[in-house]
Amino acid sequence: MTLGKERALFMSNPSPADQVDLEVYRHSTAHILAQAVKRLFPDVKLAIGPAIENGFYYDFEKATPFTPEDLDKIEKEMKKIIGEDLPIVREEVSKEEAVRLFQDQGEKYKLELLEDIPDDVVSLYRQGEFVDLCRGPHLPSTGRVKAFKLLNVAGAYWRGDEKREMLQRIYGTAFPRESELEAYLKTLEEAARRDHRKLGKELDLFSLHEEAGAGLVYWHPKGATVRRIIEDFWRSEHIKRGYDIVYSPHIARRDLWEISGHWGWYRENMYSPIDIDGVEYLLKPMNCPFHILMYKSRTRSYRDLPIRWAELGTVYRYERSGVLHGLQRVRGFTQDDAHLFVRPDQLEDEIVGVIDLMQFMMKSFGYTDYLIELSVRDPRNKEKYAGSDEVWDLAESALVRALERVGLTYTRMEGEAKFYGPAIDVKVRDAIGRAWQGPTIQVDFNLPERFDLEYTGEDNAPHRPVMIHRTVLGSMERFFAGLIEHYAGAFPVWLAPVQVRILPIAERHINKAKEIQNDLTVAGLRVEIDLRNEKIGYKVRDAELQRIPYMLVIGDKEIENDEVSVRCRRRGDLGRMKPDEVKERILAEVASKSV
RNA sequence: GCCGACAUAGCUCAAUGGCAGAGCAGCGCAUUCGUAAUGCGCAGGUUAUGGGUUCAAGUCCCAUUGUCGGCUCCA
Repeated sequence: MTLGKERALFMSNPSPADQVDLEVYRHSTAHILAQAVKRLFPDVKLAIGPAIENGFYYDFEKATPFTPEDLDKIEKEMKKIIGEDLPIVREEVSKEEAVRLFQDQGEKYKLELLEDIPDDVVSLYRQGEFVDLCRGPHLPSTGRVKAFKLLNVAGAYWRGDEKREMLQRIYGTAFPRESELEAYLKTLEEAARRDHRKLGKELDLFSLHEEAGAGLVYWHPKGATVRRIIEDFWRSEHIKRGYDIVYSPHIARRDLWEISGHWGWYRENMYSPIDIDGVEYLLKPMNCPFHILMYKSRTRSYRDLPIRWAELGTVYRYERSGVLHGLQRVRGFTQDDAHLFVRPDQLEDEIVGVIDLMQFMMKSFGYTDYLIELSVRDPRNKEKYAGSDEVWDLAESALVRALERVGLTYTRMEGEAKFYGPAIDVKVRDAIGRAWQGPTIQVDFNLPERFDLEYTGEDNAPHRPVMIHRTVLGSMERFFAGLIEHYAGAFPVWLAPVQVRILPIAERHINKAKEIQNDLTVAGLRVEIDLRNEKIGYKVRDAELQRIPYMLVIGDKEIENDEVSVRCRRRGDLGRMKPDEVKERILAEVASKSV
């Protein structure tokens, strides 16, 4: 089981030395896999087999697909090879010699790899009858591998190119100790337990409908409640920070997308035009051109800048059918988008402002751990970028200074910038250590140019503003998926779709229960009442399974003393309290947005 | 889109090519109960959709749609 890319990274914080060792260890395990496959299926052709984030894989060309039974057999054979404790021997041979060797074996993929190696001497690794072209290094012998498991089979293109052969990839994982392997498999189980698709169904948060189209999300009342809370919070935090909230249409004439360039370079993600009175309209895949039109609706003074416009903008993008995934990868989604139109001299302060907002929002949703990547130009290849050299230098240094000002450590990604500007990407780590795509801040020199954006400067001359595209949550859909998994469905009280469920013990307690429900509802809490004719144990169990943070039990004792019994999700019975006391306690917890 | 697997009741899953079933949820009745499942009963299905093979198809074949694991891509 390998997880989607957005959340693939299980971070165990290994020391650099351990990491290297683990990589070697897994790479050697991949060779053992290949050896086992060759023993069982001699006709199979070998492609490549590296170590990856949480294990390893090996790609094979085989006429018929591997079955789960094959995987079992391969695992057994691998154990045998480990038992044989074959020495793994490095050999250096001339390229010609290697070509001859792999020609004899009919390993056409290895030959193709050899063609791309410029060196005259290449290294081979040999273990028993098996030999592979490989840079190494490797473990000294196959017996060093202690704990591994094959996980699944999947299709993969040779060299990731969809025009090339489709190979079969076997994924596996390996650890130096059995206990570590078990812990990793437990983590996979935990991830499955938290899967937002499963919880979305169980907690009645959202649905998708085959008959209505793939990748289109239906937010049920409970999911919609969480979204509404997030959106309200989002809006008020933006307004506090000097943003204005805007709205824009969902379609626009094709001409607009030609000016913006999307029709040129983003067309494969856009839906076919809609004909309206003989004019072609396109569903928006992005909000930026709309905000630009608003900018251009009048002349702008240097005094007007920075302009910060935010929109929860619903966009539609074509995604290939094979990539759709729950709420994480959909065809229609709402971005928490904003565009800042700034003077070059304002860039740094504005970036700091965005980083500050982003840190505040992440913390509010319980994410405290993140990795930051700064994507900059490829200094050796400056001509492929939009915007002048000076303005790039200015923007990159503004981003660097902003990051330094807020004291964040980051990784500089040389050459990773888009052609239109440098960017900051944030990956947040969730409760079980997986990294998700978080906020992104993208500087753009291209669209202001294309749309000929201007402001009048102090010098009464026209100047070009710089645009910043940024999102802090990404999209409501993907962010919600992440939140569900981060909290395993047990949202903090301020976000919980149902904050309190009242559990009367017997019918005679119903009136009192309703009274309390009404009181709490009027106070602004989201309260349900369980009137079913069931025992208290049943009602408690159901409320726990629904991850409801507070359960208030009402029976004879409570009515007698004008109290309620308070049970807290996963913490159990807190004892009896006055209704007002509970109310204040929960309201305070909501107000503090405690996570 | 491509490779592979899969699609049976609201959910989780059974059913050699031979009468479509269970548990949970739902509804009814009994019970009125003290912190993670009370008992009995009832109802629930064009087996994803459309074709085909067969005396007979949930089961075999083809196509479509969707889902799952990947490739690729991305908010």
